[in-house]
Amino acid sequence: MSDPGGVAGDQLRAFVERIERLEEEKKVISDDIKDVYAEAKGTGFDVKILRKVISLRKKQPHEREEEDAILDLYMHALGMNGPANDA
Amino acid sequence: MSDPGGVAGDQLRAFVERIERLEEEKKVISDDIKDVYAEAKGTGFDVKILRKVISLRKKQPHEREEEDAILDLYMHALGMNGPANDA
Amino acid sequence: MSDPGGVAGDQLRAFVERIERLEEEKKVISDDIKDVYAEAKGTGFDVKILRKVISLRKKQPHEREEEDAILDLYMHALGMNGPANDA
Amino acid sequence: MSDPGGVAGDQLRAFVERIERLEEEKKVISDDIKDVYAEAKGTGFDVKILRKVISLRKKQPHEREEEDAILDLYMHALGMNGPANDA
DNA sequence: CACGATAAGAATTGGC
DNA sequence: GCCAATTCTTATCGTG
Repeated sequence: MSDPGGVAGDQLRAFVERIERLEEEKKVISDDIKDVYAEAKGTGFDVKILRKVISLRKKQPHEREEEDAILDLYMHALGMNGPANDA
Repeated sequence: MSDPGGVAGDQLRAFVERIERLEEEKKVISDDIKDVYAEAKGTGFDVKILRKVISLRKKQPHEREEEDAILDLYMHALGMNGPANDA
Repeated sequence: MSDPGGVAGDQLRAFVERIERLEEEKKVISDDIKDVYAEAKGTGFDVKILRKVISLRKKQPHEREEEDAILDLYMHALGMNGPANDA
Repeated sequence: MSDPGGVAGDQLRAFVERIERLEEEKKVISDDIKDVYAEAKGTGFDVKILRKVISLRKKQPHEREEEDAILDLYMHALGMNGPANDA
């Protein structure tokens, strides 16, 4: 309570610094990823689709199927055609 | 230059007020939309899929097909199966 | 759900229509805002600056609140009590 | 493009791999951050407050800059000149 | 464990 | 036509 700048304060500072350091590292990586997408774009790839590919690879097949199934259901309920495949 | 609170100031204020008023209205509508999604969710619908349905309806068929085609292309280039129906 | 096939089509359609209607209204307002900016530009104002002014006015109240909040937060975090609003 | 079929598969694969590799690294860091929060919690800190502190510290510099900026902006908008940095 | 809130990420839009 | 900025979406996290 009456230890301004004392133990609790030091600990707090330490945690804050560790987290902020890690967040910086994380930001560097995020920027790297952005760079790769930019490079891919420069080479003629469609970034939006590329992102979708990455995202599809991440998902488990089962997951994909389930989402597709619900989408199908909704589309049919609305009298629309089967969902191309925009998962 | 030396008309503080003068003509330019009045005009500026007027424009700012008109815009801010419209942005408020816009926000009300956005909130209404959120409410509808929430209500749909409460009724048992899957909000994520519902959003996707809305978005698909917005797109022209041609647009959809084109995106699908590119996706297919990429997936094949990577040796992955056709999108979605990994049967 | 008392529908043959899986999804309550009527309900779904109703939700979709409500959302699409609201999105249209929203678009109208967005266009109105654009018009006002265009008019301001025609009157000689710098649109970029005008946008910035609007955006800054939107943020200011929050900033004040947050500055107040951070003191409180630090003190709580250190086990001390805030100035007066020790909720 | 000198590939039979449409897309430069090797390039695409290379981009995908680079991105996926970076995303893995990013995930490791995210997990590290989580660990630090968990540790802080174990030491008796309130994680929610800690998060808020981090987030506020991130925003503060921007706020200061923006507060300075708004004066300038208003003056420019009114055709007056800023204090000293009339770039 | 579902819900709501917050934050990260992605996509669209507008300006240069 | 590209870059930047806003806006919309998705995912994570804490809470009841």
